[in-house]
Amino acid sequence: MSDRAITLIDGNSFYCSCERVFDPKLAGVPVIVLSNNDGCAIARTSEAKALGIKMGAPWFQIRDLCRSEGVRVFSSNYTLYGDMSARTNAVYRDFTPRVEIYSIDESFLDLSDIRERDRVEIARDLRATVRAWTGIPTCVGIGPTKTLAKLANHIAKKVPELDGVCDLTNPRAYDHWLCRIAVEEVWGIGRASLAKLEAMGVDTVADLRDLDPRPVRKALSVVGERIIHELRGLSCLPLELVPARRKGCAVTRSFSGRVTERAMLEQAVAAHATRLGEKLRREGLGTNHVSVFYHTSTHDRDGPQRSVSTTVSLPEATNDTLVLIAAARAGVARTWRAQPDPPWRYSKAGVVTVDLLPLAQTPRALIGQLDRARSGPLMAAMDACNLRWGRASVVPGTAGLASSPKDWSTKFEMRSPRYTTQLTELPTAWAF
DNA sequence: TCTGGGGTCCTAGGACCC
DNA sequence: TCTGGGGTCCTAGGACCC
Repeated sequence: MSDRAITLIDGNSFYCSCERVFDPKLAGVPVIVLSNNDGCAIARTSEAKALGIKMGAPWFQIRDLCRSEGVRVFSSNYTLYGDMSARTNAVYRDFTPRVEIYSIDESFLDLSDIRERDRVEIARDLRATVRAWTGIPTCVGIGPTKTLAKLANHIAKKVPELDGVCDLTNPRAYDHWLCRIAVEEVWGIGRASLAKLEAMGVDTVADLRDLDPRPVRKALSVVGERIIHELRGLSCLPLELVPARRKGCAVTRSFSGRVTERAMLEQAVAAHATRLGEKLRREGLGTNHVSVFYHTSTHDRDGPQRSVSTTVSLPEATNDTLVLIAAARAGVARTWRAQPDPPWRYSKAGVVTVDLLPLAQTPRALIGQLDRARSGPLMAAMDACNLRWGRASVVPGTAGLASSPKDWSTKFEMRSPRYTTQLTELPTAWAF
């Protein structure tokens, strides 16, 4: 077993906890946060879970229950959650510079330099500091590998006596817990792998750890083999302290209603392309193609179904919103079909790119070269305006947003204020 | 009669994650 | 009426090359 101490810390019911930080009345009551479009529940406090509200439960199915039980319901507020996430990571970095941000609410920390007997105490200090400085409650899992740290974190959440910290670098804890935790809790074991493992008679994490890795590779690919080594304490997944460059980027949204008109669809993909450009420019990336898709909903069982996807090539890589919008509209123009009766009722559309490269490194086109000398400053000016006055303060006329009603745009009917990032939405405190 | 062997690249689809 | 969005990695199979 290695002597590394990989540590996974994450926020408990993170989005709900962010809401609680700014509204003390939410303490001790059930809280849930809904997905985009107020579609389904994606974060639940323990009180909400106790009411039987499942992850991913559609809002229209749980609305009555939430009303009768007094559940506090919020639309997702990613501006707030992203800012709170940055705050927790700033606290982690006070403890060690060796931090890998894994997701909006989870980070791996390398605490290998801490003496073994001090690790749990340091972890408790970390939790208390994060709680005091950001208001976010957390749990901490420690292990010799990332997979064991994830498992330790799961145990820390499930076993109240541990007081939020579980250390699997401790051999006694390791022996105690692995034969008591179901294999489906292991990071990387999903539904399909679980079915295969059950057929092999695997029940607990210890059962999986003790399998011969080579035959497992046949059934679960190299991923399964790695998991076994990781459970044995042999690290196969390094800490990634420098974030890898992103490989693809997508902006996709369900419509708040259904879309049957071409103009509306074009407006939606133009808006998505606008957002795509912002994301690419923020990271200095470019793309030489834009894929566009739109489709009806399989939930609309009676209506006709149609699913469309096409890729529009560009002469050279770009992140210019005007070019991306034109490409997205071209994708619709190329694939739009006159509506049958009854019409296709489109439920979702998106723009997707893969194979991103830093724009400065991309080759220039011989024919059809884009005007980068003009595009760069123009985009920079637009981004600066939108940063200062809020997203979509300035949008290209070609997006066609001004003319028609925005039936398609995403719903956030129960969103809390952007307490920490918008001066006009600052919380107010009274002292008596 | 005997019908190679090894490599790369690309794509689609599956699986999994938060 | 109403069912999220955005990623990564892996494999198999086909095309193509020498």
